[in-house]
Amino acid sequence: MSNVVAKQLVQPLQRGVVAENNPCAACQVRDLSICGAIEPEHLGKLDAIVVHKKLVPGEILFFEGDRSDSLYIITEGCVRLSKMLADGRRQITGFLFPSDFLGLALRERYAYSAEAVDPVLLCRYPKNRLEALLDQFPAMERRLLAVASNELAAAQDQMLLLGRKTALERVASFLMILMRRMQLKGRQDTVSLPMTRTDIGDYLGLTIETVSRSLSKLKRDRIVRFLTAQDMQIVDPKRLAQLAGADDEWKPTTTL
Amino acid sequence: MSNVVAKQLVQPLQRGVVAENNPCAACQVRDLSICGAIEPEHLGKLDAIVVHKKLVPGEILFFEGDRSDSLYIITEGCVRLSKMLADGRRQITGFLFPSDFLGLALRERYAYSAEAVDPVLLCRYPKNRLEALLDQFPAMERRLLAVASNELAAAQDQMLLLGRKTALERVASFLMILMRRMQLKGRQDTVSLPMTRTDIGDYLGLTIETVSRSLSKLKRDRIVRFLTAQDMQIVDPKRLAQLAGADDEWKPTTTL
DNA sequence: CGACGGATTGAAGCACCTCAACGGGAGTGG
DNA sequence: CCACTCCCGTTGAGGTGCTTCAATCCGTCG
Repeated sequence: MSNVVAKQLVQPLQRGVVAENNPCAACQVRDLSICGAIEPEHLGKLDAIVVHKKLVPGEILFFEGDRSDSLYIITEGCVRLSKMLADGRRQITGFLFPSDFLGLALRERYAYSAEAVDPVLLCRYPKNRLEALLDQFPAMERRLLAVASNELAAAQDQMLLLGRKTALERVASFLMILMRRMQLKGRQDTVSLPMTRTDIGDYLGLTIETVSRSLSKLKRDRIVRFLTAQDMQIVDPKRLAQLAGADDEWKPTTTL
Repeated sequence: MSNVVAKQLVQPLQRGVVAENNPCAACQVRDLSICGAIEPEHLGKLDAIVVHKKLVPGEILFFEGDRSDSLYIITEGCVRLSKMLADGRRQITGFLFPSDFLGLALRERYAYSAEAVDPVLLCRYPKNRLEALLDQFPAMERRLLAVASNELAAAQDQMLLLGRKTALERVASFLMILMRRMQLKGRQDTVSLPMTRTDIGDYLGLTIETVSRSLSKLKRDRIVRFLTAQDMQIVDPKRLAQLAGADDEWKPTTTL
């Protein structure tokens, strides 16, 4: 038991140390992110302005409405973006994973809150200094535009989900999205859900009960299998895709 | 009666002629759109690659899944963007108005369909030639990024609406969005709805009946007043904003 | 072991959907 | 000019999918 605890707590710390001591050149997610647009010989300029940051689960990176002075890239963990109504109703607009970009608001203030779902490591760039870099490296700006374009497409998928899909279709779509993200990093048919059911519900526009019931139905129908409450195995990806409303023949990877 | 017909058909034609004969320098919406990033003396380069296009109501500009070879800027009218599920359920992801940009997908294929709501005029730019221009005019690319960032913020607002707002709140929010758009071009308290109730329903994730009932309630409560079925007057903007869930103190104009 | 937070399951309620009838403006044909 | 049709919007009545409320279960931690 103490082993498990040690693993959970120490491992992120170790990686944090790695991240703090190593320059961008050693970064695992660089190729996947916008930093990949910078030639290796110029990476020092990125190193010069980056600050590494660590978040514990639940920690808030920034609030909706905060002045936006920084941009972030996630190198480890999962971050949720959310918006709230006055009475507390919450909508999660996205879950971010390593290599994802964050804080694209080139506006005055963030339009959403960002919180750590699990232990998170990220690179922080002061907005004005990164903008200066953008002027030097047009390829990076082009890449930023591509990222924005991708996120826009993902947002439109999500609107279709929220506006027109049933509860079961939403949950199936959610698992498909997660699956595709995980495929990028190894595992084929297993998906881990670092976020709570509440988070999933707030992402899908459902209550936790409905999420739970939908997951149970998928389990009952032998489409998925639970290893733990957070780790599942996709037994029948084809049927899952059908349930999700396979609206993505022509789409490569969505950013979630 | 023939006068009315003449007005409807001839007026757009006349403007079309204007648009075809006049270069970008004379464009009414240039300052509002990404073209505004190009210095007046270089506008000829834009003129050189632009093709003007006219759409009749209901006409399809492109389909979800079509190869994306063009980008567009709307100069007149209203365009709806939509995505569909296999069984025909539709989600409208946005309504576009003059000065709005369209086709941002820097990807292989359009992720949504675009159709004219009413008579539409637009400027069409071949994708590769516009990209060449972007290389020459970094300010234009920066502006494109700003546009994308705005649309992303609008998309997130829409997710909150679709995931967590009630029918009445959705309709109120919709009117607020339209109102803000109209304010940019003169009128203060009147809003015109060029789209059908079906379109509105598919935008808000509701049925036409629910849209109609919500509008009737707003009417009964003296918050709005109908001039015709398409033109309404916002009698009590404050209460409308409250109903919409005034989640936008810190936000300037959203792109819809 | 007991307590706590998150997840599951069941039962009842409600907001929105479905189905259906009706109304009104625009176009058509006599 | 009127009768007719068609489409769109409105309104009502009943149905349902998801929510709400509540009880229970389960893994984790003190």
